[in-house]
Amino acid sequence: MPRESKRHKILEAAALIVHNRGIDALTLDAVAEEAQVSKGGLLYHFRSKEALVEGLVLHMNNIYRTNVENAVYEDINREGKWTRAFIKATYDQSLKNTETSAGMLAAQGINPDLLKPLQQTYANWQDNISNDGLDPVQATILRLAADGLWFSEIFGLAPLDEDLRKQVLDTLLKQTHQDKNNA
Amino acid sequence: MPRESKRHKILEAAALIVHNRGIDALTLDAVAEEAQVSKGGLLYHFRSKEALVEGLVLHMNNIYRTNVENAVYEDINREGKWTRAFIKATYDQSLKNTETSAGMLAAQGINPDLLKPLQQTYANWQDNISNDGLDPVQATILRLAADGLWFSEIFGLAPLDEDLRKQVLDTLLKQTHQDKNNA
DNA sequence: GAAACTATACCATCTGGACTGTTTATTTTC
DNA sequence: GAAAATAAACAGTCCAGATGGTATAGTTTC
Repeated sequence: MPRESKRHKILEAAALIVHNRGIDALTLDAVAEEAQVSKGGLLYHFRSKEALVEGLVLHMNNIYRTNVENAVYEDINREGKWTRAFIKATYDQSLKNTETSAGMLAAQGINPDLLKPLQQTYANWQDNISNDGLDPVQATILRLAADGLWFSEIFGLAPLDEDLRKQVLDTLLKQTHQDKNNA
Repeated sequence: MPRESKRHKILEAAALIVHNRGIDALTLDAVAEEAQVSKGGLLYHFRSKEALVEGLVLHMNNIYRTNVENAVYEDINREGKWTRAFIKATYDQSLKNTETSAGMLAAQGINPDLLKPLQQTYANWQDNISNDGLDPVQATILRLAADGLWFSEIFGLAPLDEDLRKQVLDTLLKQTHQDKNNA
């Protein structure tokens, strides 16, 4: 068991509980048990429940940002690269929603202020997407559709079956290659 | 004070608490106080906390469905009417999110199974939207964009300013008038 | 030898909800 | 149609158990 991995294990455990049983089941005891850590060990890493949730948000925020940024750098085309990167990263996130959305739900449940880092990230992305060489309104619609995909997975609101989901992804990406003029 | 209105007042109070303070603050005592009802009175209307949340979900589900159905019946055009109705209703909902999204968040927090009625409704809508006389993939994208709009308001993730929001709405509605062939 | 834990006991507070009234409206009885 | 019975709509208190967090004392890892 590598040293620093306990902290990470705790975050994963917390996310799992939120995903499976809802945030009401996110108690310190439950997290400690799930992570196979003593309560003392848990509180050593996170001094309070709020700190734990804060950690969750920060963790997912980091992953999410990294994914988007990587996708941006890998993109060959200049126009629409932020929009494409966001769509790809959000699409991936919507599938692995166990880890990711848990922080968001937990934060909303315990203290909505804890969402600020993620809100900051999103504000930044929306800014980039609006100035991505595409029609801003159309680019925003593509962004929102990606969010909607994630949303549908989180709450189980008519999540798309695999076929349709892939077609949607393809179409969204395709539309980031249209230029401003053919609305 | 009209008689039956207390029940409704309780639901509004619960929604307000979830929206302002997060679902962790949704306690029976807090709801009773906010609704200006005694705890006994609260438990008379809702026999348990779970029943209260169930009531919230059912309530929002009813409103949401009514809004969509009304919009469908008012629509003159046949093609795309479900998609348009969904977009309009969801757009409206995303603005008055106090009342509406609270049930969803609370259910997810306490017992995800309570979301089933709403999931059923959504499944039905997605079916109608996919067979709305439009290209199914494109119609689904429009639906998801509307969901994304709501999502962004619930979590404060780069919510759109009024101008952009209206432009997005217009564009989404406009795109429901394109027929299948010009992808 | 310090950081990273384990293990357990403990406590103040909160929470759901059971329980016992009390009032108000409605229906039934004579 | 007054009185009595019944039920609905609350009010207010109480309690067992859960929960977040503290404290302490020891152990393992680097």
